[in-house]
Amino acid sequence: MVTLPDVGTRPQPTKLEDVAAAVGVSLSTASRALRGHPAVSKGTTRRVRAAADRLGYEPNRTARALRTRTSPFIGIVVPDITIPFFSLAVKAAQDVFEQAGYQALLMNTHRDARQEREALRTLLSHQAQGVLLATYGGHEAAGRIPLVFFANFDASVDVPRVALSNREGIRVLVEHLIGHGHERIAYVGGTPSVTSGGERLLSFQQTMRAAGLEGRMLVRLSDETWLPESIERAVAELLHEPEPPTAFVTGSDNFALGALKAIRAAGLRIPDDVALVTFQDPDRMGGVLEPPLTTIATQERQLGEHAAKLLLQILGSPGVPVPALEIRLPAELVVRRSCGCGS
Amino acid sequence: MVTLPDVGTRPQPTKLEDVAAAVGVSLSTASRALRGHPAVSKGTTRRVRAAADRLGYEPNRTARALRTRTSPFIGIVVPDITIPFFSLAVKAAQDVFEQAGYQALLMNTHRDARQEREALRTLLSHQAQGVLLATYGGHEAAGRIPLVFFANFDASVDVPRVALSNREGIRVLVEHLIGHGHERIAYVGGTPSVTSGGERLLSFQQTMRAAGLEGRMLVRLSDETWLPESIERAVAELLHEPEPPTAFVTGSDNFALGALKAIRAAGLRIPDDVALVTFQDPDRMGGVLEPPLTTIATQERQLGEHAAKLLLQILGSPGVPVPALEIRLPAELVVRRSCGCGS
DNA sequence: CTGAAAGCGCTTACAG
DNA sequence: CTGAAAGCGCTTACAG
Repeated sequence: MVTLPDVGTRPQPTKLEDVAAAVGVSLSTASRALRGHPAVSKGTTRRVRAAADRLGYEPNRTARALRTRTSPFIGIVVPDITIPFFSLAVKAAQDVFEQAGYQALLMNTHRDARQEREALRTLLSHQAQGVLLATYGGHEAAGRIPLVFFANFDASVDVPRVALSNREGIRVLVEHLIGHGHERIAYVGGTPSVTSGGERLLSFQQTMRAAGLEGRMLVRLSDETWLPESIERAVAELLHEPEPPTAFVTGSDNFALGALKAIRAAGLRIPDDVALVTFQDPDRMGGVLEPPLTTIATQERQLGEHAAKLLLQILGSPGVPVPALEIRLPAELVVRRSCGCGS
Repeated sequence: MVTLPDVGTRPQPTKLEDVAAAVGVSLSTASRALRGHPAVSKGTTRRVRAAADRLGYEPNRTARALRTRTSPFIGIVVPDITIPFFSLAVKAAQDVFEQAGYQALLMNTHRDARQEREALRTLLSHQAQGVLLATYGGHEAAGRIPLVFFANFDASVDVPRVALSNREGIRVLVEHLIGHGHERIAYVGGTPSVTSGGERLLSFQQTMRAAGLEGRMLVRLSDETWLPESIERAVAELLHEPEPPTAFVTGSDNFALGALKAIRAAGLRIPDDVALVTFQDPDRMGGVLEPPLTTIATQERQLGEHAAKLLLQILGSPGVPVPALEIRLPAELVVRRSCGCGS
């Protein structure tokens, strides 16, 4: 057993009162000096600050928040921070918020509308100034707190949103495959219950239709987890159909992984036997997947950054119109080898 | 331009006072009713709660925190949440904290001791009850707040810590390679400035020495970023030495990726031409890397969970001795094909 | 330039 | 079972 000397015997933290007493001024003066109020004399300011340093004074932000009726908090609510897409977007947003003097409060909803609702209530109780939300459906608090959707949104409410160009991205991928001569193309993607799943699926169908290939398209959707396993079997089955697809479009990085495994397991080569392109690149570190996948360039950081800046803008100028209800990040095709290029 | 109806005109949130007035009771009674105080009559409690629901009352946690001189916050401080290792550990810890009624405050230090110091000061100012810290050196606040190190710690201070079995893991990997007949073994890993880097390197050297192979070992370390690129060139150079290594041990997932790329680029096959084993598995989704890598089983979730529970235990019983200053998670070898097994 | 006083929204002894 | 009052640690008009 180890006794920790510091636990349970921690001294009460220094208060403003202690600092004021040490210098021999009033609370008011001490407070003003620390906050750089111009009315306080140079000398007093210096002495107060010296005392604060010496005593290790750290202002109680809880008290300040209560008194000033503001709070330093902004919520970031995502389905799951361990999904690389969200960890990158969240980090970028968090950096923007901290730069602006806010403290991010990160919550995971585990893809559950009820937990999303609960997270928003908690944020409300912390007097959060605003929320960045990748919604899974529980966003009724919208009217009670400034909100910006990111990645997943609900178009039926008037809340600003920042998202990827899901439709354009899938369209570009499908058209690229068609350019390679493919006609029997399969889409394997996520559930349409979230924005990204719905838009990508729809775009696949529309693009195929526009190319006169609606009779040749195949679609398989994952379960709600969006995990690779959930699509692997579907791809395997498609490959064993009488007339299998000659190319796959996957609706996210995980599905590309699942498809890759199934195609390899079937003993087929990419892109010689079957082509594979993906909306998101599962190979974030670059260059370890064989073959390198043709994909849409990642935009996670930009997504987080844009969404955060938009929210700050709204917070900074309440009542002022937002420049656009919807911001879409560009979808840029990254041509590598899995589509058949360069082979 | 889109005008958002809810921005700038948000109504003042409902206060306890409003609830009390609606029911016609005092603040005290309303407060007690909401908190389930047994002295309040059934009927009053019911009416107060109904009014609170009806008015959408959400208690102001800032005010409560100030009044009760506690706070719901616990800090989690990591180098970078976008590193999968940390996002998994953080998520697990966060779930434990929320389960216990705490709100996690997540901060990134960007591998910088100064930013770590700043994060701890911020947590102090939010009256955080404790901190989980993967340190990069700026942990002087240790005496002012209950602290638990995780993953990266400083053994020179008496702060409880939860970490991977870095030494044992590397030892097991090296001994496995030796069992395959390898003698000229290279270690490519991270800087020893952090615990994991230091312990893994040391263990490699000790294990090689113990096997009488100190004359045959090769070591290359990455830069501070721990990115794959930082090791790729080193591996390439090792492969072009007059007497190149026949096997590589990598000190983290990223280095395995870097090594993999360099070995492939040299036109060598794994494990036929050169073996490769790694402390952490870069293939988190499973089964997409060729060949599958022999590795140490991941323990991120357990790490986060253990660390969080230990901190809660300390918070729950201040002054009580901690069962152990150091907890190490087991290092379990996962044999796949990159070591030469099964080929 | 400085200080006394009020008050942010709660909780909780204390008194009835 | 209920209420009046004090107070958590700050900030900021207001008065001097």
